[in-house]
Amino acid sequence: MPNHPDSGPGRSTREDWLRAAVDLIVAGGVDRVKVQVIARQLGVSRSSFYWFFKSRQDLLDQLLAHWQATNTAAIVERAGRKADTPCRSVLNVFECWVKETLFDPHLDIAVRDWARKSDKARQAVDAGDEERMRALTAMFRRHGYAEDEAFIRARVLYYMQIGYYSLDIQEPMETRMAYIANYLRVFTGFEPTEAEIADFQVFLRDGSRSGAQ
Amino acid sequence: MPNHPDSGPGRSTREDWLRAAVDLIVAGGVDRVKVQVIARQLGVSRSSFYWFFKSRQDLLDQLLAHWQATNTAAIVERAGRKADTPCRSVLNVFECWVKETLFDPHLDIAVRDWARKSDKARQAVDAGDEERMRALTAMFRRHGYAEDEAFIRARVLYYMQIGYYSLDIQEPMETRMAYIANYLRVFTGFEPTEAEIADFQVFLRDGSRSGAQ
DNA sequence: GGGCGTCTAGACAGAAGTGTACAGACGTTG
DNA sequence: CAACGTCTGTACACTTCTGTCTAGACGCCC
Repeated sequence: MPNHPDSGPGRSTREDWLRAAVDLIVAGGVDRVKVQVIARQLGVSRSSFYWFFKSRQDLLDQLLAHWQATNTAAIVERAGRKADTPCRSVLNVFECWVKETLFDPHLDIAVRDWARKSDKARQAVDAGDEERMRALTAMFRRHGYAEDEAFIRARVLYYMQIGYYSLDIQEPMETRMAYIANYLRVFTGFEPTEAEIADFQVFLRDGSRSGAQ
Repeated sequence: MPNHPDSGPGRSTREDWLRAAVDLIVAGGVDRVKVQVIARQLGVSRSSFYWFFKSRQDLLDQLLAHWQATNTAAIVERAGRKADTPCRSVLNVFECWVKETLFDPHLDIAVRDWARKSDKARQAVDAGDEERMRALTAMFRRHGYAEDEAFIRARVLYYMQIGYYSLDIQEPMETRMAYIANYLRVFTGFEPTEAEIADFQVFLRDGSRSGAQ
């Protein structure tokens, strides 16, 4: 029954179309996700598209589903980890910000932008933000911050990062690392220890062979 | 020589086209700024457009110029004001965030998004961000923060706000006000006084009859 | 090797967008 | 009132995109 020569020449898969769609929405926004353009890129006729997808709208729906299934989970998982100090908790979350395999910032920004013009995307993004904020607020609460303060610290941490991506900063990892103690002080209100920072640097070297940005 | 019946029925001005273009880029991004669509909105023929603008690209260039001329100035001005405490300085900048006549967040986000697909816009946005960050860093420096810490506090303050707009939060002003002491504590590291907050509330009531969001 | 399910190319119809050419309406000015 | 500058509508040529239909190529399984 299955017939998967995957990607022979002049042959495409549903995943090829989806992957190309992700690339396009990242590069230029949802309005540039066009069947004709992807077909050219894949070196395949437009009509093949309609074998895998009902319509362009169908492709967009599945693109949104793909984002929902991947990007929020990483943040919630890291925020939920046990940690003995606020700084260590924040550093756990930082793992998402420095490793693009855990969290794809470009896709996140692109979907977020899409939400400004589509109700369907708007709903998905709102739900994702709420889930992320709940996890981050709970994280600060576990360290004893008052409800209001935990909420604002979660917000500053999360919004600051979305702002960072939104501004599309191009900064080498060494520069970002140099600021890490300052970030921790502002985000937690506590002074990070050298051991905490050293542990994070070990994660960077060993665990993340892909965090390019 | 001048012949300005301004906007008679079936008559348009260069400003009409520009204003409509701003509305469109805000509502749906640069790809939805289309001559044909604006013409329909203005109730006028497409060909009139080419009287005022050389081409669609010309309109986009002038849109960018409009943004450059308006949005950055407000932040730089508030950041440069004299203030005797860090909290008061931050509150000065807050004025931009709560008064959309000073700073149009929707346009800012739209242009920022445009920069992801256009080199011309990218350059303009980078220059604007740099100017804003310079002003905010200098503001913290004047209150005695070390160079590194001033830079990071400026960044957290600015990026957090861009993130806030990027997330397109819909929050009534009362809710935002309720958090203001917490924001000040995180942004400055100092406890705000009641007098400082009270003064800001006076500004909100008296000076800002237009800050709707 | 015939049939079936999978995928593709090509042709067609049609919508929406850009830019140009040209004739003319309309008010102002000489 | 005639001429001119300012702005508009109609018409045309061209491009890019969507979606549908149809014939058929290709591998696989009985």
